Amino acid sequence: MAGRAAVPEVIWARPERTGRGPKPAFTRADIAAAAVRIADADGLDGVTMRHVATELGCGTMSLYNYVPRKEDLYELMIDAIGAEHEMFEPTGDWRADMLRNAEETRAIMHRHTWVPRLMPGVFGFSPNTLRYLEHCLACLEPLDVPAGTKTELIALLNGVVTTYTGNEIATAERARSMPWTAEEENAVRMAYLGSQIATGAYPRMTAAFMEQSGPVDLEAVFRRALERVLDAFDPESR
Amino acid sequence: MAGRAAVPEVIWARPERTGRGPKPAFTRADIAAAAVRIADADGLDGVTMRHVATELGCGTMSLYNYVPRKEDLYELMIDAIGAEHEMFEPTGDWRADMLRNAEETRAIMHRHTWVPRLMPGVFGFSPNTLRYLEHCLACLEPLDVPAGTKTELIALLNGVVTTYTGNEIATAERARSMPWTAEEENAVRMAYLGSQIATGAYPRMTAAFMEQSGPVDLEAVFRRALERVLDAFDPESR
DNA sequence: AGCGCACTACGTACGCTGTACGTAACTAGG
DNA sequence: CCTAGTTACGTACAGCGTACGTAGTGCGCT
Repeated sequence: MAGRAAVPEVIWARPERTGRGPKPAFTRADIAAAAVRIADADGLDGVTMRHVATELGCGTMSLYNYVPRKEDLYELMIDAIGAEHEMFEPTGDWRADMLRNAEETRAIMHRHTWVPRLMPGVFGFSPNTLRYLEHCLACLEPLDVPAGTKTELIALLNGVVTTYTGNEIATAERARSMPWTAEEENAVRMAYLGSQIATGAYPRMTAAFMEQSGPVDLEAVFRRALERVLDAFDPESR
Repeated sequence: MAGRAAVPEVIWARPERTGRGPKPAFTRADIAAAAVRIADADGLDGVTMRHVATELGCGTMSLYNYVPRKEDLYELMIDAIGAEHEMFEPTGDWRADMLRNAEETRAIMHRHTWVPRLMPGVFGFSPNTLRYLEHCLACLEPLDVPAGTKTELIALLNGVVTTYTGNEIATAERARSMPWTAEEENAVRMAYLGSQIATGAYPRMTAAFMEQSGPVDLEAVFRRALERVLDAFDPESR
């Protein structure tokens, strides 16, 4: 009977161990760690079921006993990364605390450059995600707004961090992974952009480009964006 | 001779037509349209080189004459979508205009649900992207801040739109594409979440969950986020 | 005018992916 | 103790992006 019930799978809802049968050779943590190691070294595309299995020293298909779908492997990876968050004692200054959280998330992403690419697909509510949410809510304790507004602040901030850091990383990776140098690519881009600007079809953009001198400081842009978002929720700033 | 020069490729910098040889059977627009049609019908995973070629009625490898890498096909798709933006005459109310732009972007993404998944990887500066940027700058003419701040406003707003709409879509798609109903999945999730909450490890999250009654109105959340971001740039609101 | 070459077209083939399925070994619960 | 539910894993399949080779086409130059 009953063939495999096509039951909704949330990997966190499935027990890691069910008693019957031989002892599993690995824990979820083992598997997540192996996948993270590979992703850090070879990039996200290096994370294949075969590769992870070899890293663990088991057959490819054995992995499917632990991780029903590859997508769940991603979920494990994101959760593993969540453990790197330092859940510090809130200081009472919610702005400073949230800024620190954001900066730390950015640092984690720079350590694990594949995280931003994975974030959108992951639904969340992994154990460590829950712990991080709880931590953020603790930091926001001094902020006198409804709980719903707080979760919206957290969501907006996390979204901005992911988007901006993802951009930083994409820009850097493109340079690294391509068979040409960043200068070459930039030259071609600028040439193209220059040719477009020369058409006169984009006067305002042209002006904006002219106004800026020197390369963009992506980190400064990131910081300013954070401040803006925090401003938008700060009763003191309006 | 000279083997293929490993020159930086930006598809927009490469001329569509070079004079010599037989006439190309398709334009870039044809190819982009075919790919968009497939993505709309079968999802982004349906967009394979083979599938697009068949849709166009040519051999798979012929496509590579027009599109050197699959990544460039994505770039074409994003550009094609950009043409759907209505470049209306700015009204003089930059807030209202930018709100309209954001809502329209969201509508486009709901028509082409694969767009958010594609956005992060695309570097931009396609013709239609440039036109849209120029349009946004025109809408921001009445706003009295440096040009750099305007581009940062545009970037932040676009990022928020993509993130939030991407979330809306992911939530909806998960329900559609899985072999179980949304109710079933939700039930499992809530059961899991409930079990986590029951542990008492997440008191603040529990409170936040209890406070809200009824399902979340994602669109309302989206609108509130937009208003927050606009507030953060509005000299009148501080 | 006509030659040569850059271009289009496309079939074949390779290495890789996720994973369905079948079989053998193992162990805890009834 | 038996048996049912696990774990382990080799094999196999359909599908992917794309490198490469070959054949045909027509513009630009001499």
